[in-house]
Amino acid sequence: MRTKDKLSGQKRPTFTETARRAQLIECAIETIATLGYIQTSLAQIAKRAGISKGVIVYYFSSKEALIEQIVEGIYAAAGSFMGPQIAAQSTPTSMLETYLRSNIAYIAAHRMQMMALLEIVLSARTEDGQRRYHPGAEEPDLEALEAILRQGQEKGEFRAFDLRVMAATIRGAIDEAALFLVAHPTLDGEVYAQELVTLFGRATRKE
Amino acid sequence: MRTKDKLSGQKRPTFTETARRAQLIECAIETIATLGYIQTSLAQIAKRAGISKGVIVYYFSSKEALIEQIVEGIYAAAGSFMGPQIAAQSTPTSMLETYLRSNIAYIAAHRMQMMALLEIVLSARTEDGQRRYHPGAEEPDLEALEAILRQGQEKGEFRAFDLRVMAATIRGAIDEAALFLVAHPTLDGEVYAQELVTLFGRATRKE
Amino acid sequence: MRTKDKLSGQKRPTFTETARRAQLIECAIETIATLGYIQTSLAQIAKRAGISKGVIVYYFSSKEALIEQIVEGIYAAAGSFMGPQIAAQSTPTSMLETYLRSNIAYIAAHRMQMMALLEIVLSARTEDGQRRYHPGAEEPDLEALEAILRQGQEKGEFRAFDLRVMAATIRGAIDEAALFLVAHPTLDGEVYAQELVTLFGRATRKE
Amino acid sequence: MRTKDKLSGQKRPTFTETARRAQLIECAIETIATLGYIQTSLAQIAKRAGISKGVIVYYFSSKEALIEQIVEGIYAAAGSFMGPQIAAQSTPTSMLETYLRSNIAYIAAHRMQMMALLEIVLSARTEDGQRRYHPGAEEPDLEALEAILRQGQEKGEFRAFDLRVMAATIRGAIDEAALFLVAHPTLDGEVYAQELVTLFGRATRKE
DNA sequence: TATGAATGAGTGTTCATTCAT
DNA sequence: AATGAATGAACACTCATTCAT
Repeated sequence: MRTKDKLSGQKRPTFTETARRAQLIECAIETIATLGYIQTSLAQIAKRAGISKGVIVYYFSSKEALIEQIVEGIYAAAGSFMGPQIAAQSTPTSMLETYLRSNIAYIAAHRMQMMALLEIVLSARTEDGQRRYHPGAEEPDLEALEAILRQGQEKGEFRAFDLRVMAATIRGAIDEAALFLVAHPTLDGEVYAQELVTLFGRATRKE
Repeated sequence: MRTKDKLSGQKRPTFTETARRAQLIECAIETIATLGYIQTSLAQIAKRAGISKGVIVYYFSSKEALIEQIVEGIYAAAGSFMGPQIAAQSTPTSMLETYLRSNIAYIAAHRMQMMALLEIVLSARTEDGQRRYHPGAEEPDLEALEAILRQGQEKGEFRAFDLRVMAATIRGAIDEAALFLVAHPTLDGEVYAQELVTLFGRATRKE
Repeated sequence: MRTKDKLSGQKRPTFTETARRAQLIECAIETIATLGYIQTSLAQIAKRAGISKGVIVYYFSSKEALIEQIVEGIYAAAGSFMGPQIAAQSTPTSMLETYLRSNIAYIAAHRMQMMALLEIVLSARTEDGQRRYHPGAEEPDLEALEAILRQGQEKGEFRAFDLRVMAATIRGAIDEAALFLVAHPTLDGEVYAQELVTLFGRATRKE
Repeated sequence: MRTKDKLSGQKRPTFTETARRAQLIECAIETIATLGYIQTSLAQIAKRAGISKGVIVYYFSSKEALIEQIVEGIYAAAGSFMGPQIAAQSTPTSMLETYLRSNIAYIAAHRMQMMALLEIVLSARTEDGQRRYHPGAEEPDLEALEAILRQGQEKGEFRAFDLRVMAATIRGAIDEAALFLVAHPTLDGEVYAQELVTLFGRATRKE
């Protein structure tokens, strides 16, 4: 049932197709961020995009697939924004700092996207009621985060702490930051980031 | 539109009524925790309870009222569990420690309840798409948390930090802990709590 | 399904029973007049009477039977109010005049009852969608009305006109008067009656 | 909440849409006339039309909107049938005569429609139990009727009578005629109209 | 490529009725 | 004599999905 959409075929997408997909994904993000995951129907998305419901199904084969592509897209974008910055650091301490700063920076710059992502991740379910996305577990960057923390402990920069608890807490802090920054659109992300850097700097460092 | 349920009348509830209400609230909590807020319909709750949909409306007058009572009930129970413990402390440092420990202890002891609460708080919306419960903002204990932090700064036990960010981060940590403890039912809550106590002890203390 | 209620048994009704029945009929009339036939549920009637739904069924066996008794009661009361007055007249002209005056007088004095009656007669249906009461046809006084008109023609007081049309028009005038008097509670019924007497006096008299 | 249906958009309706709407309105009219307003559910209408309930909502957005369109449609049709005929008359006497004749003619030619209209007007209620349409008051032609009567008095053709009572009585006569003609489908409308013309001619004329 | 049309399962809610107590 | 409890069918309405054009 997955990726039955047109892209999975052999032909490469036309320009129109790419544009439509981007437009629909954007409209869907706006709708989810504004109305919430539950209230978001294909009709609402289509209305916002000014097209008929059929188009969405035509390009994404199902609502489920559309949601999936939104999530993947945001993860990919966030990863390619943060990844290089983190990789450029030489010490775990500065990597963690960069992880926090770039993460919050991305969130602050894409508050709508993040709101939608949160909505989806927290609400989306499979048919049998299981979470489709496991908050604080499945996101690709969580492993990266744990890797940074582990490295910091190994190199003696970080104190001994439970890796999973620290990683989960940092994830929780970032999720909460997203909620906070969305609720306060004028608030400066850098200030928030600096607070978290200090907070987790003290929480992790050796002495 | 609120509390139109039977209890709002003058007559005191019968034994059957009290029992049914408790049973239905429990079934609803189980259903929400298991299937998620979105998939939870009156039909699902009724099915789990082995009764007809009408009974739920008979006792709670609407799905919305049922949800409301669940939330209020959990907040009340958690508050009366945590409140006295925190109030018994003499210093902000120990109050924060107790806040974390008692919170996690309550969560660990009521994982299903907490899962349901998270589901509701994160997903429930009003008709116009606004969040019905504002995560990290409306919970009665958030003000208590900020009060503890403020007191700690005034007494010179805590360093200077942004109150809202620290409070939001602690809330995020606890929410994440709830997700974690639900996902790992055998995990000991005290271990998790100890990690958080150390983490936020370091993050808040003066030097 | 009809008259399965307690009265149909052999025992004669107790005082309590009679009182309860009267109270319930009155509450039902008020509810129907106020909320309309459609909005009137057993729950609404019970609420107004301050008792449980079960009581209504207990005394009337079904909603349908209750409605039936209301209609019969009002027809009986109106008939015993108007009948003697009409019978006391010696000429068809004065009988028609008395028919109109006593009818409007009864309506003006029992606006709530009449409103309820209109609601029921115009809205009540059997299971298969047939009108339960046929406005302008079934009411017991309609035959009396036609009799008066026929007599007036036979005696030469009334001109030649179609009996059914005239009778229907008079009925329509009275129904409309009921609507009007209910909508204008302060309006004097006698004034309205006098207008109708003049109107139908001219419409029926020989030259 | 009004006119949320598809037509309210800018696009002009397709052929299918126009046809479906007409068909659904007709089916709804038949259902209401046959089963009564109360028994008329979307399911019943859909069943008669041989389609699913969803289609009705698809074209009219709500049951309420459908009912509204039916009423407006009938008023409009009746008005454009009667209006010009009445306007073509030169004296109040002939205008009243034409009012009666054209009204009854329209009713006789559209008995089903009129039955449905009566059902709706007499039974439809708002949520708080108030009449949605006020019989004998709101209909657009009632003002026209009062205007005719007033003109007749001013010109000295009509005797002195209470305008509201006379207008209400004429309305009542016509409503009753509708009931009568529906109940007797083979009866000739012109005969009925002639009776009313004579009746109200005598009732209104000066001497 | 895109639309308009239609479906069918599911939603929360209402309500007359039944029944044990 | 009366209640509280429960049912089950019906209600208006929503929505993802399918499909012919």
